[in-house]
Amino acid sequence: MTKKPEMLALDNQLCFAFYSVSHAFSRAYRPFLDPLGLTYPQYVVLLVLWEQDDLTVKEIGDRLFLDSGTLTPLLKRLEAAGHIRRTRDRKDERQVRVLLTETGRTMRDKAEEIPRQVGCVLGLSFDEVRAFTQEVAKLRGRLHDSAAVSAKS
Amino acid sequence: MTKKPEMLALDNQLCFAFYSVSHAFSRAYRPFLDPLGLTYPQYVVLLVLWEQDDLTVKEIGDRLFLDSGTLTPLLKRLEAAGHIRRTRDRKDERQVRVLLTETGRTMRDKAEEIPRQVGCVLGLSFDEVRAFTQEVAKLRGRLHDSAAVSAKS
DNA sequence: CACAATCTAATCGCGCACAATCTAAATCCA
DNA sequence: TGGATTTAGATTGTGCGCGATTAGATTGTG
Repeated sequence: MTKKPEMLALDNQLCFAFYSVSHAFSRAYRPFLDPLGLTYPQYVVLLVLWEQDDLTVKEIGDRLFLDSGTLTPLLKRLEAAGHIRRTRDRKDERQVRVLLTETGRTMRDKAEEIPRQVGCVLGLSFDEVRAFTQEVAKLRGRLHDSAAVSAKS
Repeated sequence: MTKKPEMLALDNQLCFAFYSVSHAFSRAYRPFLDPLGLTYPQYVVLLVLWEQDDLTVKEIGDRLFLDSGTLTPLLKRLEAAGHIRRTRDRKDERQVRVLLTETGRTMRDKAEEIPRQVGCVLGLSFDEVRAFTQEVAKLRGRLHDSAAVSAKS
């Protein structure tokens, strides 16, 4: 009555493929981020702010699928490093607005070349990368949707 | 002289797609793993041992791309929970052999249905999942290869 | 207006990841 | 054989992720 025995084989687990490739990416970025004094999650937060500055913690979290428990200490470290400023919103004192400093903005120029440099070892064309990225994002969306459904209690 | 402005856009980052989908998977597995008292990394270690029992810490690490700094405390928790035993190898006292207990083996039956249940929200056929998994593993291989090359110093 | 419900961050605790370092065992090889 | 090198695992410190809780501000409703 056991299902296909390979059902639990590690090499058939899509989740493990993502889990391990995600760490591999983080390691691949490290040589480029270390000189900038950034961790990968910190870099991702800056990606968000470089696209749109002056966001609340909640807005950053929505974009990155992270909550304040993760973001608050991370943002404090980015602030201590001089990349951002955090200020309570005057209109709504619940919210904390995150703004890039001049240092944080200029950091963007140093980061500009990183995706290409890491990407060139992937052996994928620009279009392939984009198609792949969208496929993966689609899966992520389905996982989130199902989580939302099961949390509808 | 700025490159394509969308080069750093979050939605074009393959790395972020993997980063975020990996966490989404971990969250999707949680409702199934919590009742078993397992975290996702612990579950993955058991996947390895269910495929082949009596491995050293190194062998598990090679399979999962993790080192002893991560595995040692994780394995101690699995041992404390009664799923495995850890014993020094008599032939080579440097090595620690990891063996499933009866509890650990029977846990496999409870885990058997998890991948299918999570997988059914993905909207992918078995073949699609497999193809996707292999594509992702191929990328992981290229990242590891390039890391190995740059570490050839 | 009062006051409950909702919302935003912050905080705390735990469990990874991982670099760096350490110890001890095994292997190499002059 | 014996010292140098290599290897396996453990340890330490830092930084995430995230569930759970808390504090404080805002909104909704009678």
